[in-house]
Amino acid sequence: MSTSLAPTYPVDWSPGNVQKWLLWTEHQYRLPPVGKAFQELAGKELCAMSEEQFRQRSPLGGDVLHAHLDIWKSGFGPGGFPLLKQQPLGPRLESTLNLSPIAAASWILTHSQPGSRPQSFGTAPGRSKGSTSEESWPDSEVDSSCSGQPIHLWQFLKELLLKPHSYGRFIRWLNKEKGERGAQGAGQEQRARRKAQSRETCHRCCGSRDLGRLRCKMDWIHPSNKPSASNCSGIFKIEDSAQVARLWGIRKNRPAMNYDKLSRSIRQYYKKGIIRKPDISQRLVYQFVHPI
DNA sequence: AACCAGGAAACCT
DNA sequence: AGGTTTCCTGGTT
Repeated sequence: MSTSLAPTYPVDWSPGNVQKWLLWTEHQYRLPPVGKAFQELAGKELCAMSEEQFRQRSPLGGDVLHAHLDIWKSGFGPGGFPLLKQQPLGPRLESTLNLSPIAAASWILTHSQPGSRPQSFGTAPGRSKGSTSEESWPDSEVDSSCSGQPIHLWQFLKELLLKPHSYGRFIRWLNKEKGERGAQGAGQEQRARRKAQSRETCHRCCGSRDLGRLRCKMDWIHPSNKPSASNCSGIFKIEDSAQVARLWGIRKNRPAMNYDKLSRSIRQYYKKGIIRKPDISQRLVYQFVHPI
């Protein structure tokens, strides 16, 4: 009886699974050993930890571990890719770590079994179709990872924007298209919008929260603030350029990535009509030309 | 000092 | 060949 299919979600990991994941990630990224810093933690506790808590336990590698756990959390669940089903986060682990997700998961569960190198996704160890219970890997995972398309930077940015809870400190919408705001923000945004309106500021161009000096100098510049949100939607701001670059570097396995290079890649999108600078250019603020 | 713009070439898949 | 990555020069905030 195959007792060893990997729990799909990190939440389901046992303390043993967690330790093995830590060892593996440490090894892959040559992180300083965390030692016993995460001992006895089950996946559930691990998933509940903030990046700060990761850093407290592992000052040198905690942020990377947290970022990777997030990839696992977001990419390995069935139907867990709200935006880009073709290119979810999870399988990217495969290219980043030179392993298929199945192999990775299988490693976690069976890393005492070094001979089981993954040959292909279909035949990877641990994927016995009609086996045990809820623990089998969704087909969509396998398919998408097989498609093997490298993720594009603009997709990556949208993925981060999609998860304000995790990445809102690094990158956030200033003005997302109406009708498709994130789950968390609708009420908050409306409140802020009313506030902005009461101040007669352009909430469309300047965002709805916290804008301080960014707040609209454009009321009088912008074409009479007509509700032509077309050139005001899809605007986002990179709040922490170094962190966004770091995450992008992790994803692409480019340790030398920095914001200088990332922003050059963003600028390549200008010509292609994927991203541009908003009408009123602001530092670290960009705009998707075709916000979804 | 950090960000921005864009040319040029290398790199990777 | 497309999509970056890397490096660079020069300009702006």
